Amino acid sequence: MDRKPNSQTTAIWVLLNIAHKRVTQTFEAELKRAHLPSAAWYDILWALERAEEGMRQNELERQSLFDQPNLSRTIKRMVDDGLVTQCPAATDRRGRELRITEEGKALRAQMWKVYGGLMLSEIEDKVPAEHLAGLIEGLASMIPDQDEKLQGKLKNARETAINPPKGPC
Amino acid sequence: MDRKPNSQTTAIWVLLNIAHKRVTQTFEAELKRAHLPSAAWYDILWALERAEEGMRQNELERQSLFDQPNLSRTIKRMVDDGLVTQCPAATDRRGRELRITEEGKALRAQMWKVYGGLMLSEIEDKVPAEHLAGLIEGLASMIPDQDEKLQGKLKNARETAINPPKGPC
DNA sequence: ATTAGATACATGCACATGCATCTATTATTT
DNA sequence: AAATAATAGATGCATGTGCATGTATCTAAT
Repeated sequence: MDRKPNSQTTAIWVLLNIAHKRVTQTFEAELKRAHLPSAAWYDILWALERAEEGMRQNELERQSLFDQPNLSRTIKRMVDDGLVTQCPAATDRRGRELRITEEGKALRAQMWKVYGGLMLSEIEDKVPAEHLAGLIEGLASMIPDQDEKLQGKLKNARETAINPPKGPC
Repeated sequence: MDRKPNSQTTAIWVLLNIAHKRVTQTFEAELKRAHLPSAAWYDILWALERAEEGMRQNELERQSLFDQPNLSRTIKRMVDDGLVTQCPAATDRRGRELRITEEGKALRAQMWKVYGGLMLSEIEDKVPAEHLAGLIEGLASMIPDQDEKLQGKLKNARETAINPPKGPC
C-alpha cells in the first residue's frame, strides 16, 4: 500500500462505529424497557402506515435496511403478531401486498412516544448546531448517490419530518 | 410528547444507520473476499500488538466494542487459531493475560493491506475536506464524554495514526 | 478469620443476521 | 409455443449478538 489513512480518517471510522453502537444500543434498550419491539419494526410500521394503498414486499425491502430473507422473516413475525397483513399481490402472483393493521398503527403510535423522544435526547439535544451540516453531509458522502436504500430512506425521513405522526404524540 | 424531532435530526438518525451499514458491509465483504477475518478481529489484533507487555482481557474489553461474553468467545476462537495466547494473569488468578503471537502479527499485517485500503477508499476519498470537522465533532457529540470505550478507542485511533503498522504496508 | 459483596471470565440460550438455495411465477428469447 | 432467464419470496444453515447466569477469585466489613 502506498498511502495510509490519516488521523481524521481513522477518527471517522472509529467514531462512526462507536456512535452508531452507542445510539443504537440506547434506542434498543429503551424500547425494550418499555416492552416495545425494536427500532427496525418501527421503521417498517411507519413505512406501511404511510403507504395507504399497501406496499409490495420488494418495495419495502428497497426502502429498508433489511436484506430480503431477513425482511421475509420479520414480516412473518409481524403478521403473526397481527400488526401487518400479507396478501397475494393482485398483478403479480409471486408478490405479496403488505398493509398495516389498526393494531399495527396503534403500536407504531405507542412506539413513537419512545422512539421520537430518543431522537430528541440522543441526537437533537446532543449535536451542536454548528456541526449539523457537516455531520449530515459527511455521513451522506459515504453513501453512493445511486443507493436505492438511501433514496427510500431519505424520502422516508423527509416525510417523517413533514408529516409527523398524528394523534397523542 | 411536547416536542418532535426536526428534519435534521431525522436525517442524522437515518444517515447514521445507512452510512454505518454500508461502510461496515463493504469492509466485511472485502475482507471476506480476501479470505480474512472480520474487522473486529483486526481491532483486537492491533490492540494486542501495541501492548508489548500483553493485556488483560478486561482492559481489552474496555477498549473494544465487544461486550464481555462476546469478547470471551472471540478470544477463544483466536486462541484456537493460534493468533493469541491467553495465560492466567500473574497478579490476579481470576484474570487472563492476552498476548498476540507471531502468527497473529502476520495476519494483522496481511489484513492491514485490505483494511487500510478500505479506510482510504470508503472514507478518506469520499468525505470532502469541508465536512471533516463537522462529521468528526458531530459523531463525537453523540458519545458521552466519560465513555471508557471512547477513550480507549480514541487512544487507539491516535496511536494508529501516529505509529502506523510497519512492514510492507 | 468469616462472611458478604464485587470482579473476571465462561457458558447456555434466545434471537438476529448473512448467505446459499429452493419454489413459484413472470418475462424474454428463439 | 417451448425453453431459458429473471424475479418474488421462503427456508435451511452457520455465525454473531445480547442477556442471564454460573464459577472462581479477590476485596472489604465485621
